[in-house]
Amino acid sequence: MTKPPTRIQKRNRAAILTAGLDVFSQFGFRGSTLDQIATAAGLSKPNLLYYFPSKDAIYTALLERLLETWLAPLHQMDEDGDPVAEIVGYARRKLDMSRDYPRESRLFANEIVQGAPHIASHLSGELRVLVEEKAAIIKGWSRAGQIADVDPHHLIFSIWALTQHYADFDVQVRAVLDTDDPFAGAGPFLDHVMRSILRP
Amino acid sequence: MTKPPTRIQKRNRAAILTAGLDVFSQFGFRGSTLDQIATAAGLSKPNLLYYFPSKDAIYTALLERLLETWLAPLHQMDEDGDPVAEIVGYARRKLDMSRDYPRESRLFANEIVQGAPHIASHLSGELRVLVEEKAAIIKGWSRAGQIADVDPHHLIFSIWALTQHYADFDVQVRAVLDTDDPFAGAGPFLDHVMRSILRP
DNA sequence: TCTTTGTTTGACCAACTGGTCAAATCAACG
DNA sequence: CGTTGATTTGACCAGTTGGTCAAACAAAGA
Repeated sequence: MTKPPTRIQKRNRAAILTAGLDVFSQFGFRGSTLDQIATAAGLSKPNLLYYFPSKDAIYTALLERLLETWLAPLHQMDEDGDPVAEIVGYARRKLDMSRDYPRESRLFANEIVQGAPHIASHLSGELRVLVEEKAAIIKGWSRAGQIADVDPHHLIFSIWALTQHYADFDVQVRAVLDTDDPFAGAGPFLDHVMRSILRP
Repeated sequence: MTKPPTRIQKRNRAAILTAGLDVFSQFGFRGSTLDQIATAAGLSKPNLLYYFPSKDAIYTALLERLLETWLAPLHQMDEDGDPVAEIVGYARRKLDMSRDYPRESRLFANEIVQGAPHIASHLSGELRVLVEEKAAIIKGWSRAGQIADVDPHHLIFSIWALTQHYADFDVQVRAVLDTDDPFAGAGPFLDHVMRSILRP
């Protein structure tokens, strides 16, 4: 019964989401204003509210769309692959995401740091289930002696922490490093870390 | 010429800073209101502004006080100690801080994620100098063959990332872990990680 | 062309924001 | 006790906020 979106609807909805990502990832939910987002999207505020019913709606639309993208790299981890290659590969993909989608990472970080008021249910739902599944696989590899006996949950946390840090704390990293590309060094380092940890 | 603070001044200033820590660490600077802080401190808004001239003043007072505490563990790293013990010890102290001062960690995280508008100068000042100093020490240990040849800057980043993650992403960690004390597993894991990385 | 539907806007609103100020109240000291 | 200085407050203000609405404007099919 819902009509297909018109060409203009597609364009404007996309523009709003992009603008929202820009603004929300920089200032957080409460720190962002509809005017900022509207201006960034090239629309007037009432016009923006013609496409999304509220500020909250833009924000949650962004978060839910993001969650899929965010979990994709972990989904790819394959039980039947080579354990070290699978885990190192996951870490690598996650680092690539920090490089290529820093705004998404910061949006997520803002939400979580402030207690995840908008996506708490997703965390203890989809995310938890996915992590549980992959943790079991990793545990299996440990037991089979294919990798060292590390706590799989904390292993996953460590990958999140080590990779997202470069997007979320970008200012700090750059202030300290004075390189124009922190990821040049981060890649090899992350590789060394993961292989060292996993060596049986 | 400045008069010594009265008993009431001491009490109220402290209450305001505590309340500010609570509120700012949860909602960020722009997401927090003076009314929230005043209520949390048990004062009226005008009364709060009698002790601090502005919202900004409370926030920066907090941040600057925090910065010392924050860098203390790294300051302690001793060139003449045992390399592995020194680095593992630093990581340990940093993890303890995430456990004991999660609000401080989140306050800092909020500020950095949003581009560090209030402490950018401190990052490229004090912080950078301190990191440079300690990185040189670590580099020395590497060259002497006492630890593996790892990039000292990224080593320090990894310690920040791995420890602060447990404070900053607390909600997520708990949602996934379902343990009442994530730090119980985090400690041994962190120990394993650091020793593995550093083994020459 | 006309009409219908989709799109855009200016004017507006109530609630909230950081901040001010004069007046009231309190604490302490002689 | 009375006086002085520190403390607290209610009333207030101008600017900003998320959101509404009727009216104006475009698009597109009949």
